[in-house]
Amino acid sequence: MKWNDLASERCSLARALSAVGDRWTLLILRDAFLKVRRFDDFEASLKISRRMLTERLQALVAEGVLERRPYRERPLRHEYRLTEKGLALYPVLLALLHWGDNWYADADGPPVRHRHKGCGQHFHMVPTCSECGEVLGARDVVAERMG
Amino acid sequence: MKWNDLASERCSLARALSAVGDRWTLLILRDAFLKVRRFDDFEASLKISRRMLTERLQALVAEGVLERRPYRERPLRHEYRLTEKGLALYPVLLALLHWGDNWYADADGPPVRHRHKGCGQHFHMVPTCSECGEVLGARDVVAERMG
DNA sequence: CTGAGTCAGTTTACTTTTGGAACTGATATT
DNA sequence: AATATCAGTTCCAAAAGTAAACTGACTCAG
Repeated sequence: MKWNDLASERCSLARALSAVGDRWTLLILRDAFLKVRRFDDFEASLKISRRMLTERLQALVAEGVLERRPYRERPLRHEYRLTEKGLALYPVLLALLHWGDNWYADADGPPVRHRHKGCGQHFHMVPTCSECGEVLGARDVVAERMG
Repeated sequence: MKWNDLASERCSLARALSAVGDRWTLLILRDAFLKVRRFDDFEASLKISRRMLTERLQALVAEGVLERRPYRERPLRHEYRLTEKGLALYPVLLALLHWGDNWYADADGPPVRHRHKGCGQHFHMVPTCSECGEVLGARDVVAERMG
């Protein structure tokens, strides 16, 4: 299977991974959520090769996850910003981050805490059911194939 | 940067990606959550090369995400099962799946629905704050660097 | 006006990873 | 005795990734 074939699978997870499932993409998005927007800033932050960065940014723009827009004329320069579709990936990053905090944090705890503007507290993400609001775990769910 | 250097970054997201952030791993885990356990079954389901599959399964076992255990002697055969650490990745998969459902589903809707055993309804995952229970979006959160 | 600096890429030459197909070995089945 | 099952391993060509140098449009300091 070639990687792009994933996009044509019916599975939504496969389609999602076709867009953001490669080695660099989620790190690029992490930075994007931390307000990194410019080519050289991504490069400095990630130690990614410039060629890969070019390629990944273009792919994310093509997917509609990032938007490339000019921030200065003369010389023309562009920055990369999250679209709505990109912002919608936040729960994915939060979930992964929380898993990392739980299983890989040093003795002195995770290096970054997240504060909820709403209630002012440090928090972690809890996945809940859209219908009843209960907390969800792997064992609480049955998958049902449609059509 | 080499891929393994990620494990030594302080960022929990980087560490998480070092364990499960490559092209095949999340697809393998998807199958694992759908009760696929054996080498040949993973291979048939994924169209992955046998060499890659061997390597990824070993890496996941080394990380403690999967457990390799015999299910038959004579001839000795092993199967791969999710550990607690592996099961804890469920929210990540759910979040990615939901994003895929939202942005890539066909006109006739997503191919798989998820039913919550607790309330009996089809649902999607809603990320909420562990402290106040409110729904979380990218704009509701401030990241704070520690020590 | 000159030379250095900024920014966002491209190009080049090289190394590493991956895919695919064939092979292995222990055992079971016909 | 020949074929099948299962879980890998081995080999080689092709694809993908890296680092470093190069480009081009401009700005700015002296």
